[in-house]
Formats: sequence, structure tokens, C-alpha cells
Amino acid sequence: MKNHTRTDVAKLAGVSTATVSNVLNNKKNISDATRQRVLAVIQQLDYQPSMVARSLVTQETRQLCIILNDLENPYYSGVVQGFENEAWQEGYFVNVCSGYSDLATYCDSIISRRVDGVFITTVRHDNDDDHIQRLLKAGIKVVVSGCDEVDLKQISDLEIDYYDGMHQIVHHLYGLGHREISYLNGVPKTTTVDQRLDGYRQALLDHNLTYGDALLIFNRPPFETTLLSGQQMVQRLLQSGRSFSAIITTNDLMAMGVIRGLHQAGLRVPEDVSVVGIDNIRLAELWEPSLTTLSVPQRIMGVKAFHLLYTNIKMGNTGYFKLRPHLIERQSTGSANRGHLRS
Amino acid sequence: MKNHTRTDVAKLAGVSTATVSNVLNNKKNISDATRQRVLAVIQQLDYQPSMVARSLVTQETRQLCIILNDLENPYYSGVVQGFENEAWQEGYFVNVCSGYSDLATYCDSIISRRVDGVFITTVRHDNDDDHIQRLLKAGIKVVVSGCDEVDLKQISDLEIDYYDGMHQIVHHLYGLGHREISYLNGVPKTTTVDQRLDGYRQALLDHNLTYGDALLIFNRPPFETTLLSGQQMVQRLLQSGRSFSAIITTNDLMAMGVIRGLHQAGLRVPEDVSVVGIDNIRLAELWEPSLTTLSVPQRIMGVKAFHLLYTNIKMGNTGYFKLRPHLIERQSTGSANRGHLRS
DNA sequence: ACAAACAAGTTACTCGAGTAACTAAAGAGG
DNA sequence: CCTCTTTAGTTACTCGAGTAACTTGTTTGT
Repeated sequence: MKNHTRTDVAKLAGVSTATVSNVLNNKKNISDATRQRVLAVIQQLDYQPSMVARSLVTQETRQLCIILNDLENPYYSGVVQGFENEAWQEGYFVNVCSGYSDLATYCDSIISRRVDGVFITTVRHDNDDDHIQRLLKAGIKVVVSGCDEVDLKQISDLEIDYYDGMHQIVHHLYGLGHREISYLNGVPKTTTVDQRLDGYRQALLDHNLTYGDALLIFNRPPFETTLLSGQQMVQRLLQSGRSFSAIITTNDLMAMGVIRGLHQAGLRVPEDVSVVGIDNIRLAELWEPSLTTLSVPQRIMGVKAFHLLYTNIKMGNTGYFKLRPHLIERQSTGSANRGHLRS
Repeated sequence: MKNHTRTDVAKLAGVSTATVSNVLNNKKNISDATRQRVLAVIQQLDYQPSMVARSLVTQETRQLCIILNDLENPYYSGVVQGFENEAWQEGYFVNVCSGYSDLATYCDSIISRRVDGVFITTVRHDNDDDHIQRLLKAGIKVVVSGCDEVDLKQISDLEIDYYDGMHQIVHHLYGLGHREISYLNGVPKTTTVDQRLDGYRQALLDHNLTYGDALLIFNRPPFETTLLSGQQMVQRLLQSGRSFSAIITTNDLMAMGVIRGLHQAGLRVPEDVSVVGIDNIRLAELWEPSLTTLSVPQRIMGVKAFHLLYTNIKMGNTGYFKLRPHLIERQSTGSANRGHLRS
């Protein structure tokens, strides 16, 4: 019932408690004979040193937190998986804090538990800054993502180059002959979404394509980026009467909704209209037609976030990293010549 | 940089450390004046009591573990979400142990960290029993799932009534006029899969339907239950030449593959063949046609698992619970009369 | 032969809380 | 007025490890 302690082992092996500690931590000055004896007793009792007691002395818990909005969003599951796997390799446990979007809720608990580091997957500028400061004051290392103004002296930052990604998309479509490329925007005032929009605008200019707001459809309240909202937004695009041959959406779910909406309007994908999403969720390659999309490396994102935290914990220096997404060409995009532009 | 301690608060407030503790734990015998004074100092210093130190004394960490194979499987994300949210309400943190399928890998770490409880989402009979015993010996409470022989005196058990669920499916199809109902089985030797197969067999008998192995397609190595394997298995069914009007699959992804396979063979769903899946993953209602499936309450599963652990931790008694799934009727099933049976 | 260096352990203090057992002062009851 | 009880707070020990400083015995060097 009750766990054995270092004292139990020491008594049974006929040594002092310090010797048991020294054996466990591979310290010098222990004869092979006693080492074997102690190890045998440890095995015999199935003794596991208490990480709780150890943490109290060493001031490190080897626990990390990952904070996210919605674990059921397949994008985040991948990130968590990568983060946890990598953390485990180095002996860290990962606490998942999901479902309560804001850091504020978890902040006290995180500090109280003396977690070594926190990965905040999506920062909300308005709210989170103060709480991040509290974490830092408590000596907790922080990695953030989706944030444009970061004090890199204090915090590590891990970003995705949506700007570049958007250029890849436009370049791909341009190569297929598309000249009228629409973009359905996501939830406004989110850093990552703004980057995508900027990228879209700049990429059009770089390809000498006239940029007009008529091809840019904004999200409306209630701001959602679901299949349904994609379906509704493409209807607005069609009603606008503007001619277009390709549509980019702010994420894959919306792209799927767009495909549905186009089908309902009697248009084929990709024969009449090409569609590109962002994220490359699993669903993307299973959809019909399978989705051309920007592959955001979810697991690598998690892995990298851990490494940033780890070097911060061990060496004390923060870091910055930008991941480059890459385009995955599938069946939802095709040559603009093949079909006709919208009447 | 360094966290404040109880001693800091005590000094600044001009009281003893015990008084600080008493204020924090709402004990009696504290005048309103000192309570206010202490609370003010706590606020002033932003003092957060160390859960690590507290755990050492109280022998409870308020940490739980959830062990699962693949977080990227949408089914598990839901379970984790429910588990974590509920645990949080009671002040527990949840460590996710994913990616390394067997308990063995995590066992030492879990014991060492003196976690209060563990939820093992899928037990592997051959391997896990010994490790569960180790957890119990270390005083850690355990909830398992997907397990048919459980010593309920020691372990809590949380099951899903696939047997009943399969009856609901068959009953639904029977009501639509289907008499030749095929079943594509999942990975053999998994408890939950066996239950589904048993349920299928018994449900057919209960409806006076002849049960013949010709309508039962077994999974082949490499045992997978993906969209692709569903697609391949339905081809084998078609090649068998047997007549059928409905297909049940062991999970939703396979059902989607089946629909694809049927389309490729020139058959319509549900006009020619009805298809039913199991799990009700998010994808199910987004598919075309949307999938009639057995809704397994993922979040509730997580919530219930927490409650079993919680009462075990607080009251010391284990529990058993069986969740009843319910059928969700969507577009992939229809009347058998409408279309014709397979030629 | 004798001090210095080293090997193998041990003692004792520390981390930051909870809490039983104690003390001191104020109030109640006769 | 004196005891008894209650209130308010303190002292001192505990949880289970890490580790600096110390001890003791054995080599090594000259």
C-alpha cells in the first residue's frame, strides 16, 4: 500500500540514505559491492524514488504545460502528440490544458505546481500578456506561437510562415493559368490570419495580378471557420457576380465547405473552379476531390516547441523559429484552361 | 525570479508560518484582522503555495494520467477533452501519455511521480496486467476500459455496450426492410471488436435472420481499420457474389471507405446499399452521404472515467459503468425496397 | 616513516508546506 | 475571585529526497 522510501532501502542494504541517493544518481565513491547490494534491494522492494520530494530539493518538476483551445481540432492533436513524444524522451511529463481558452484560468495552478515550462499555442494579445509576465516572474519558461510582437529576451517564439505559404499557393495557381484568385478570410484580428491575408495581397502583386476587394470575402459574425461558413461565404462570392477561377480559404474545413457550395451551384472542382485550403488536416486527403492544401507540420511544431523550452530551461537562452509550410498538390486544383471561368 | 515562500509571507505579515497555512486552508481560530493582513501580503507578493511541498506532506499530487495509443485519432481527443475538463473542475491536472502504446514504458515514471490515478483507455491483456498490479501496489487508483475480465475489487471499469449498440443498428436496418446485412470486422483479438461481432451475430439471430459467414468479412493483415481497408474489404464482399443490401463496419473510417468502394463499383448509397459505421467521429456527418452511425459518447466517456477515479481516490471504492451508445440516423441508410438488391 | 591524496561512506541540513501539540490571553460560570 | 473553556496563535516535527561538509581507512610519494 504505502510506497517504500530511501530509508527503507538504506536499512535493508545496511548503508546510509546518502549512499542510496548516490547510487541512484550515479555519483562517485561507491564500491561496486555496495552498489550491487543497494541496487538489489531497490529491485527487491520495487522502490521508485519520489519525484515529488526530489522536485522540492532540485527546484525542477520536469513537468510542462501545453495550453490550447480545442483538442478536438485535429490540428492541435498533432501538435500535442509531437510535443509530448519529444518531452517524454527527455523525461518530461506534459499537462494538457485545453477547453478553457484563456491562460488566466490556468495561470495560478501552473505557478503553484512549479511547472518548468509552458507552451502557449495561441496567444491572445489583449488578455494574455499580464499572465505571461506572472509566469516569467515565477521562473517558468514560456514558448508562444501565433504572436507578432514578442520580447525575445524573455520568451521563445515559434511561428509558421503563412506569408511564404500564401506565396506558394498563389504561385501554384498562377502556374496553372489562374488569374482571378479569390480569398475567403478567417476570423479577423488573429495574428496568423492577418499574416495569411497580407501574404495573399503581396503574392497577387508579385504576380502582377490586380488586387481588388471584390475577390476578397470577409468572414462575418459569428466568426467561424467551419465547413458551414465556407459554404455560406462561397455563396456570397457567387452572388457578387465577379468572375474567378480559383478560391483560397483560410483553412481546410472552409475549403471543404466551399467545394460543397460550388457543387450545389452546379460547378465542378477542379474543372470549373480550383480550391486550395490551409493546414492539411487528415481529412484533406480523404475528401472528394482530395484537397490541395498548405501542409503545416503539426508534429514538428510540437517537437520544435519542446526544444525551445528545453534549451531555455537548461541553458537559459530563449529562441526564435519560423517553420515553412509546403504546398501539397492534390485533386482540388487543376488547369484554368480546362474549364471555363464563371459566367 | 525566485518564488516567495510561506516564510516570506509570515515575516511580512508579522505572524507565524502556521498562521499563514491556516489562512490558506480556511482553518478556525484566526481573527478577521490577521486574516485580512495575511491575505493582503499574499496578494502583494503574488504568493502561490507550492503544490510540490504540499504534495509531499499530504501524499496527494492532484495529478492524473491518461494513457492512450493515438491522440490524433479523433475518438481519443474527445475522451481526453472530457476527462481533462472534468478533472480541472476538481483541481486535478492531467498528464497525457500518448504515442507509446504500452503502459510499461510509462509505468516507472507514473509511480515515481506519485500520480493519484490513471485512466487506461485501452487495456492489452497480454502485457498490461503486471504493470497495473504495480500501480495498485503503489497506491495509484486505476480505471480501465475495453477489458472484459476485471477484478472490480481493485480496479474501476468503464465499458461501452457495443453489444447493445449492434442490436440498435440491426434493428434499424431491419426496420428499413434489410434482410441481408453484411459486417466488416475490425482488428481481431481486441475486446471491443469481439463484442461488436458477438452483438452482430446475436442481433441477426434475434431478428430471425440467417447468419452465414459469407456476409461476414474479416480483416486481413496488416490489420488496419482505415478508409483504405474498408475500400478493399468491400471489394472482397462484392467478389464473393453474395447478395446483400446493407453493410455494417467496425468504425466510421471503414464505412467511408466502403462508400467509396461501392461508388467505384457503380452502386449508390443508400439507394442500392445502406452503410452504417461506428463511433460517430466528427467526419461522419460531413461525409457525403452523411453517415448513419453509432454515437459513442466520447466526452462523457472521459467525464465518467474521471468520476470513477475521483470516488475511488476520495472514498476508496471502485466502480463499474457501462455506457450505452445510440444510433444516429443520417443519409447513408435508406429503405431496402427503394433500390434493388445486388445482382 | 609520515604527510598528502584519495576512496568509500556518513552526518546533518535543506527544500516548502501541513498539522498535532502546546501556550497565552480573554471570557464564562459559579 | 478562581477555575474552566474558548479563541488566537506559535512551536516543532514531518513528508522524501539532494548534497555539502565531515569522517575514517587506505594508498601513494619521498
